Amino acid sequence: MSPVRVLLADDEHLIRGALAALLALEDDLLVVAEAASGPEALAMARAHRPDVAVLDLQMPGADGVSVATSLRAELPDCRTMIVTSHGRPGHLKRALAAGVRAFAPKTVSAQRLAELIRTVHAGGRYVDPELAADAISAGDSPLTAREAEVLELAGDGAPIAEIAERASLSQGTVRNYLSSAATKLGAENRHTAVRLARERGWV
Amino acid sequence: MSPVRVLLADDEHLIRGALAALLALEDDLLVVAEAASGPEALAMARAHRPDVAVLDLQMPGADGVSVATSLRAELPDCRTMIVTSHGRPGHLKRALAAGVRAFAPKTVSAQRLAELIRTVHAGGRYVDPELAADAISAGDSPLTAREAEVLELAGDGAPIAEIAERASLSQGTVRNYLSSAATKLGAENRHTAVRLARERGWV
DNA sequence: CGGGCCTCCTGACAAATGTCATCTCCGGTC
DNA sequence: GACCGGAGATGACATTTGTCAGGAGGCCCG
Repeated sequence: MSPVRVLLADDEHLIRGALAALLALEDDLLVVAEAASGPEALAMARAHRPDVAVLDLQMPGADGVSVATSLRAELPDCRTMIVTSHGRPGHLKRALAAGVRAFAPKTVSAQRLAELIRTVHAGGRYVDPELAADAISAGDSPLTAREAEVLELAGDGAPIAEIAERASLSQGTVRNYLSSAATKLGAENRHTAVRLARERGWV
Repeated sequence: MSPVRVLLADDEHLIRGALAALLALEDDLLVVAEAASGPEALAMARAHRPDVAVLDLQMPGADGVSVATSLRAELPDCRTMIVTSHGRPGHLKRALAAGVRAFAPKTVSAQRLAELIRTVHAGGRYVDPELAADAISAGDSPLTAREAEVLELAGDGAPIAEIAERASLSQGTVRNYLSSAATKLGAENRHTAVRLARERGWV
């Protein structure tokens, strides 16, 4: 049986190299390409057509989820999985929506990762139980689309006037949205609201 | 010549294991202990007395810098170095103040890391050039001690009243400090001021 | 077709925040 | 002793935000 062709994408050279070395020990896995950024990962995937793409969540250029989205469109036969350092519930949701087959934290062992690659290649799925529990307990976002959008624009502490301009809304509307979002999140002001929404993956 | 005894501390099992495997290939390096958290790293260091401790910056329990501080007190012969994913200028400053001998991002190659371990063991020092440039260009904090303290308390978006209470200051004083801090940082309000100060490592 | 929800808006009001001038007290320094 | 900067405070003021009430239009669903 031919080995599983794997693409590794992670901007941390240290980890990517080490990972490649460890996976090379498994004789049914073959690392055919490595990438250090989102765009590079896409280019490598086009060139080498891997069976499974192992993507880090945070990479320069484009993050793992957007790479997965592009891959799904361009190379439907390529299964994708995300490996990440800090998994927040929102990331998991976005990843699953993008058709990612597995989502695991970097606290897993290399042995386990190799198993996951095989599972994913065989068509299986996997989600880290702890992250899944977090995502479920976080529940669905109570925010409407616009509330979330405005909250996101408020992310870097910009004043209302700037948010209104960037969202092409009136200042009053922005304040109303922020107020209702803060109420829904149980926050005292929009800044803590932003923080809470981020923690729960709602922005 | 006896090999360099190395302690590896990183909460990401994947990376730690992979790293251990790669360093094992170097015949002058010997990984004598691994740890997945700050306290565990300290315990391991006490038990195995490594020559060099390679510490991740972000670990559960205690971060790399505080582990380095404790190690410096308990095992002065043990050299410490920090390896991190996202290096902010402030981290670098804190690390150097804690007596860390080397500070590198995880984007370095394993080969390079092995060299760094040797350098550190030989008494040398190393700082990633890019991080060093950032730290220098960020310059020294223009904030007074109290301004920085108040700014830090403002970090999670708490209202002035709460900051004043936690700092045992009058609300007016808090507002004055926040105002002057924001002016010094060129921010429009305290929230962006907090963000800027964090980016530059001044809090 | 009526009700409910979302999207926008306006206007008004209260509370929080930013800004400024000014004061005292203290420790250092010339 | 005079001067300066920082810590800490007060009071006044303008601006920004948060909150509430309400209105108009649109969409979907029973």
